[in-house]
Amino acid sequence: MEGRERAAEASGADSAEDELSADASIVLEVGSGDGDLWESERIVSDTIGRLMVLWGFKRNMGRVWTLLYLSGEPLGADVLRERLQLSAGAISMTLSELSRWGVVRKVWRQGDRHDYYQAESSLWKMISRVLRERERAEVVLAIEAFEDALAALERYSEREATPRARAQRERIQQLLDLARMGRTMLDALIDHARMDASWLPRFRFGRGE
Amino acid sequence: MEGRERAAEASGADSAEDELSADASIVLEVGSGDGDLWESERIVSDTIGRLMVLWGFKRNMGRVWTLLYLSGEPLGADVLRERLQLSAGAISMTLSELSRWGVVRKVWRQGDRHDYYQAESSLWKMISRVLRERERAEVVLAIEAFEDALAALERYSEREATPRARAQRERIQQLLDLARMGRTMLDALIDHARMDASWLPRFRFGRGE
DNA sequence: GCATAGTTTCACGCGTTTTTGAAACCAGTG
DNA sequence: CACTGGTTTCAAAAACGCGTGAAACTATGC
Repeated sequence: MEGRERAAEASGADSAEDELSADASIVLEVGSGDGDLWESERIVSDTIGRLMVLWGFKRNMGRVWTLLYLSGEPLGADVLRERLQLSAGAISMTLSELSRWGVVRKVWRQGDRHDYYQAESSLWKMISRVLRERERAEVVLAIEAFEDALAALERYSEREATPRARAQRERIQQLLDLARMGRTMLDALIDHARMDASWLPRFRFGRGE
Repeated sequence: MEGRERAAEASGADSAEDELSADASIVLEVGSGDGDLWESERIVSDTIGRLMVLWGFKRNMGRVWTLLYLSGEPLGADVLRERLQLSAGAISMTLSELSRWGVVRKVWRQGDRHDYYQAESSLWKMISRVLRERERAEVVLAIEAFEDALAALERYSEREATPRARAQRERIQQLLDLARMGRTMLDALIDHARMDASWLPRFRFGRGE
């Protein structure tokens, strides 16, 4: 929902000469014909960008990934730079970050100086990878921490069995249970996503046994 | 994954030697004798603080909530301030933020100048509330955005039915399906949590059937 | 009412994160 | 080989979010 309107004057930085930039700066390029970022692409990349932020990633990771995903075929860094109005450096860093997460792959085409990039096309592969590497790790840490806390609490309780200690013990146990449950859920999710990307419409929760 | 090292770090997550560690003087107050924050409380509140950050909240929201939750009974702002080493302003803002999220409730005791605060004691109520207010809202927005994008794309496709448009259309549809699925999952989660906080250990995904 | 303890609000400063622009780098090419 | 077009790295700048401290405010007690 913000900044890339300042892109107006930055345009023309790349192409050969920019004699017409004086006028071009007035035109509102985003929806129009210039860098050819389609309206649909703008909407989706911004949306995903926002979701990515919610998920703790950078907005531009979402935007770049989206363009690659929507494009289907690999794109060069320059195209991305142009369409998203980002600096070459930013594109490069973003792409390498996306690569680290395994959601984007570099494509070599020999005899071509450009590098091309391609998005992981299976959404579920992507999601389960992130869940595994990030959420799960975090939850496991939390579990350990809660166990430690319980242990620490025991040391207190031994020398003084206050009601405060007793209440606290129960609460921490509650958190621990929750965290373990979360781990189980994540594992199930990850596992299912790995085996079968089409289970999704059928999921449900075990109310009846 | 960042700044809380001023207080933490040396504290040995597992085999905490607590109070008599040589560098306790440097590691300072949080664990030591002043405000009587127990080791177990420190561990848990830091952990939850970290998780909260991962979830897109502020660390101190997690820390404050944790103390209230562990305490069982309501606490005054001053106690929190002391135990967490935060300014009065920070405590106040954090508490009102937590109230906005409905996970902390202010308790009036007439004839007492202090305000007291109490944490929502049902973890699932809390979680489902956040899921409903935040995740779900976000997903719904995304769904709408994707629909808009499809519509915008149609407008393009009409005048030029390029393969780029066709490919894109399919991809957006994919995202839309995923988002709808996410909404369904969230709804199920929220619903179940509301009716019955003990379903958790029994959840599973519909492989059979 | 007035004084006072407690709470809330808010402008500011600080530390962190993100982006930029430019320099170093690299691989194909004449 | 030196050149060219492209990519990556990096330090500096800008943007951002958070907590502080002090001032404004509110509710009790005198």
